[in-house]
Amino acid sequence: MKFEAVTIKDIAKALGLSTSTVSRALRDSYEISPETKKMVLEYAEKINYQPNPIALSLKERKSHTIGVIVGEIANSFFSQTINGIESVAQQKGYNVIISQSHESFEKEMRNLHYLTSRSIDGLLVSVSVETNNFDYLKDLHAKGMPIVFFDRIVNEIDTHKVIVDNYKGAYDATTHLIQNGCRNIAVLANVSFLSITQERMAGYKAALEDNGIAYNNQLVQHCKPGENLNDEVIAAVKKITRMRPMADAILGLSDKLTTGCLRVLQEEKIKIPEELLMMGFSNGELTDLLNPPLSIIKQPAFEMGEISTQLLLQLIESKRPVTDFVTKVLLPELVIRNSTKKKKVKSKLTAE
Amino acid sequence: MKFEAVTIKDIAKALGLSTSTVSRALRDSYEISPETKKMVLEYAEKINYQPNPIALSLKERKSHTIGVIVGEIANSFFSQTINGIESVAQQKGYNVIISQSHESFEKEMRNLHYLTSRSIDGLLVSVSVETNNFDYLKDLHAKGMPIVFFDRIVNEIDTHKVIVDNYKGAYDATTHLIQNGCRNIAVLANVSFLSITQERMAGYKAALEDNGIAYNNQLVQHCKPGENLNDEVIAAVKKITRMRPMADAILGLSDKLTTGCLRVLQEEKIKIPEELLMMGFSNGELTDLLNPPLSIIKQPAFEMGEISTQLLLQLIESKRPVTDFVTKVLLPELVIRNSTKKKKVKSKLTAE
DNA sequence: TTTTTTTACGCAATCGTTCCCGGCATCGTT
DNA sequence: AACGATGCCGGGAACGATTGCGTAAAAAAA
Repeated sequence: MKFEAVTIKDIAKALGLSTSTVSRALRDSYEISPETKKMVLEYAEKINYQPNPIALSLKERKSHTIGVIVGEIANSFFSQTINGIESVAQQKGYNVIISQSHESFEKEMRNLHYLTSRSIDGLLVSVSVETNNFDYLKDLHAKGMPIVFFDRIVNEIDTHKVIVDNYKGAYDATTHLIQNGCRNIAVLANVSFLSITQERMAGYKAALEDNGIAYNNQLVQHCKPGENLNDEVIAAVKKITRMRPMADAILGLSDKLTTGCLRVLQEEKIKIPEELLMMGFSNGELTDLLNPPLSIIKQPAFEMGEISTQLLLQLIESKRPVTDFVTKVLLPELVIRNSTKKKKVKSKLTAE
Repeated sequence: MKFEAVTIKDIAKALGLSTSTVSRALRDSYEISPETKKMVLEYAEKINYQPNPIALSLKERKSHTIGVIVGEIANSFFSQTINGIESVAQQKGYNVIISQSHESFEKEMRNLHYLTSRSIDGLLVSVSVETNNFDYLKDLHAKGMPIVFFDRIVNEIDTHKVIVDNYKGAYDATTHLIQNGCRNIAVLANVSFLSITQERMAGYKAALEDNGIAYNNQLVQHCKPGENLNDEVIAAVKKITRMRPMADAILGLSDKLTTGCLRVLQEEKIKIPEELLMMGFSNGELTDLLNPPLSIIKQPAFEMGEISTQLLLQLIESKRPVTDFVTKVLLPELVIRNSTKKKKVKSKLTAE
């Protein structure tokens, strides 16, 4: 039931040559006469010879395959990233094996084991929201496995990293909300040990401070991911909407939190932007069609995938061990729509 | 810079055995004494031996890899399908290589070539919207490559197929619109040679006929996909909204068409559902949050991925050529929301 | 004790490819 | 004429694992 492939041996036999000669002819070696080359090349073309990548992999001890670990393919941010990853990888002749952690540490470990047992040449990782222990990754990295982190990075491991300027994204978004008259800006955040949570929180706090608004711990709600993320979001949003004085804006620090929040607000019949301004990090394709059109902080996901992959391939193909690692910081994009258009207030009356 | 893997030879040398013995011990052969087995197993565990899958692939002439061709990963339907594919494949120890046609025939061909050159064991295909020529796929299939089609299938090739009941989906949706008082139901469709377009159109027509409404060719707009799909949708929707008497509903026959249509209607400031009812095929996660919440025909994408993969693996692992092929038809789900709630009219006054 | 059987292991081929090494013409140089 | 240089090609090992076959020693049967 297999699809018999033609090998170099078939060519050798048919042409009365040795496999070495055929191999060299195909690789255009100087040791082979032009006539022989031509003959081999033509015959190979004729019978549609395709080199067996598996045999090559065995010989070169390279699988030409990279592993990718993401949270969830069905998440727009990740699917866009994968898009970028695939485009670079395929162009350079690498396969991509994708595995999803579904934001579970245990699954992430399983996938990591699976991938490394499949002899991959390198790893592209965005750690799960739950991942708090990096021993296995550290071990892998110490053994020489090329790893590039993107988005949700591991600061303790010294390698290439690609992130967006989360600080700036959150800072700009918060500033935008303040300029639209908000002073009680609530935040829906992921667990606090995540790199992106920390960076985004820092941006939020800085924007408050720069505008002379005191940071209020109560306005910040953390949601643990997992099976019951939805319940967590519901509880968190209800907490926010029932505070008195009520928050005048909510900033969602991740895609799922943002859309989840929106869903709760809709059920609670809270009008946006009349009663509450709302914006958040999101890469959803449909945010412009939401009710109301949602202001978002958008990440250059495709580009992130491209760059991460380029860095990883560079690591893989480097002759000597790389010790000089870079951290690429991409710029997020603020897309302002109706969900944050309300009270027009001139900000910074004092300055200027 | 490589991550030196430990091989069966290392174990053999360390234990003073031959590689055959070690191999057999690891595979728990009856020819090996319990003591030797124990020794080998313990040592293998200790030095963390992992069999080299590439060497195995070469020997068995099986790559344990399946190729997947979809339109676009970032399309919710496909990312959900891939989710299902990955879950089954990984559980059975298969890798998945995904490639995107971006709805271009040329890219699809390139990907097909790429995948087959990577010696994959089987292929999971949803042909691009543009694909009109199936020669290469036919050739591949004739040569013995196991192929399973899903969603956008090729009727001319006899193999396993997994689809949703597109006829029923469109029929039910159309019926629903009619029951809500619509009689001039416009349709936004893909190119007509696609299997899913034909089936959905048939369902639409049947529902009209069963309700005594004449089919009006002018109400059906086809959009060619590609770079300028957006322009096509804009033109098509404008055509529909400018017809007199104006259509009282639009049915989108695909995800992109549905959301694209919504975008145009919003720009044209046409109110849904007051002026026009709107629904369509979609697997978007956010359709409940749209303005207004969108009624959709949803496909069981995850399940589709699972079933397709199961069928494919069955094909791959079958000892003798399979000649008895099945076509699994899954049921779409109608999700009714506000975009189709308007004039309540009792339908079928005559009957019953 | 001798023969047969069983047990437990090693040798070597194999998968498809690359590459080191070696060899045979042919040609030019002294 | 003899020698080295060069061009062109083949033999065979290697990558890591499996497996058919052969075989020594031990156990069982004669």
